[in-house]
Amino acid sequence: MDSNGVAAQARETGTLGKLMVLLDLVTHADTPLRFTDILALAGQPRGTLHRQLTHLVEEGLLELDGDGRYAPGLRLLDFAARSWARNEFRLIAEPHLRDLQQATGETVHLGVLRGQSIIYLDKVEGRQPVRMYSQIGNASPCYCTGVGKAALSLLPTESIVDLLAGLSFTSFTASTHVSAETLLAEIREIADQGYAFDREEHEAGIRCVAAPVWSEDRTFMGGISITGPAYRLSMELLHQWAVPVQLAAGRIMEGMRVRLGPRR
Amino acid sequence: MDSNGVAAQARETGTLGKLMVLLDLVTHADTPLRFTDILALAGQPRGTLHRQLTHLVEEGLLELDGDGRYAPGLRLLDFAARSWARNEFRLIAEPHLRDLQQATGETVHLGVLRGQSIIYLDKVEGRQPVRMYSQIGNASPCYCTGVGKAALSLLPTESIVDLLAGLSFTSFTASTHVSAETLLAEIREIADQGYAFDREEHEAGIRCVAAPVWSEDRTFMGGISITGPAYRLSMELLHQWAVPVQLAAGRIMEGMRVRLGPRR
DNA sequence: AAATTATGTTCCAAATAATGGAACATCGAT
DNA sequence: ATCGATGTTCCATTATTTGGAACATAATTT
Repeated sequence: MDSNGVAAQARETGTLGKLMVLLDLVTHADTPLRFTDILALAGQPRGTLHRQLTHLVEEGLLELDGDGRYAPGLRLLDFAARSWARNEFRLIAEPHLRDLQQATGETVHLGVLRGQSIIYLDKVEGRQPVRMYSQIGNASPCYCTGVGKAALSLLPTESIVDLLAGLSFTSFTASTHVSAETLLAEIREIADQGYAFDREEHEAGIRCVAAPVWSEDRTFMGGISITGPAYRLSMELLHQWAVPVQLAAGRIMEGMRVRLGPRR
Repeated sequence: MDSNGVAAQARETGTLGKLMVLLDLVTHADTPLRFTDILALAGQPRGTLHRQLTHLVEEGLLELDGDGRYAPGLRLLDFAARSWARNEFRLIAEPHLRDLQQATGETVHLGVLRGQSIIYLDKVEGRQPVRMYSQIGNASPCYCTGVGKAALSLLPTESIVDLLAGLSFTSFTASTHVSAETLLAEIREIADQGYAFDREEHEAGIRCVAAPVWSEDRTFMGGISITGPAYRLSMELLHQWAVPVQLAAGRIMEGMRVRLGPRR
């Protein structure tokens, strides 16, 4: 999120907001953090920070090991397991993801837009369904993923501009969009044609084709994608798959309508 | 947790504690909750509750759909994905779980004790690794699972007594322990022999054999288990598997020692 | 071994945020 | 249109958080 390496200095308001910044710090770290590490990152008085961390530990959101290092708490897993298991959007989409996987033999993703990120809600792989949490739950940038661009294409132009204004572009590969202008142009195109590509923009050698999916109440705006290695997925093949991806997306939305009733 | 269906009435202290009670309420519900539902469950003034829910939504811990129903927020998935991916205990255990799965052909679990529950950190299944989050992250009772009883056997008797005093026994099957006395007796036995069984105590037709695993700093006290259907896993077979389960447990603990250094 | 520094914990008056009752909106169904 | 149910806002009171400094403990150097 921040391009500078220093303190997030989040202007978060409210008790909860401040605590969530800390939780973010610790869960984003590659390794458990010592008190002093967090002190430097959070830029808060020692006393305050200490009490905040104590509260987070008491609630099981963080854990403190025998060496005084803070790590994410396992209670988070319990919360997440429940959220995931009962998520209506995911439950409805799942069979259609499987169908799409069967039809193409490649990996299929379901993701939704949250803030400036795409959070992956589900993943169906070929041979062996990949390890849990391997991708599910992960947040990826919206500007360099097929699902992300498909999701953005659902927003009114003004909202897209606002959203893009607030993010910093990281150049993951040579193809990654690095300016709001070119990205916006592509998103307009995507909105017209109804599908998006990822031309090795997030990871070299990985391509995808995606179609937007949304719920009528706009709670979920995201997409589904077929992803695979560039050597196997030519751009020509991806163009062919645009239709089945869009069809699957349509079936998911139809499923939502039926499941949630016609009232909304 | 509560046997009565009514308001948890948690005597939680501090701003965060109160909010976590709400988060628990919503994530434990089978379906998204309306404001009024939560009002009844939480037993708080309307104004207070409304503001609290708003804060949780602002932070992405809850989500409010177009019908005014509150559901768990997807930000929880992101937190959990990180916690899981980087959990040292799990990373070290994983290869040994795979070995054990290969050797027996049955499902292998890794779980740790958190409060009165076992939280499953990993699961390795035979043919097809099971769907994500299917079990991982789930909290199960400690008194009727192999991993749970194995974990309890690591505690000093006094701590076990305290812990058992605070829980209410649900009789999941005819074999479920329903009193602290018989359970305590079995746990003593488990402590002596170094392995535990689940004799269809949590789910009819499902048995397991488990061995305790812990980290030296006592941050993780849990176990690994081999689980399967009773018709395939005779008690005789489970007795035979006690040795490989204990060996795998030993290797995991050795791995922890090497990884985390000899200093502790 | 003593001194020094780095690190972690506790305390409490002042600043800030949460509380909760009641008034105010909004929506659905008669 | 009216009524009841549901959801939202307001603000003086109350409770919590804040942050500086003193205190405690462990690690390192002299």
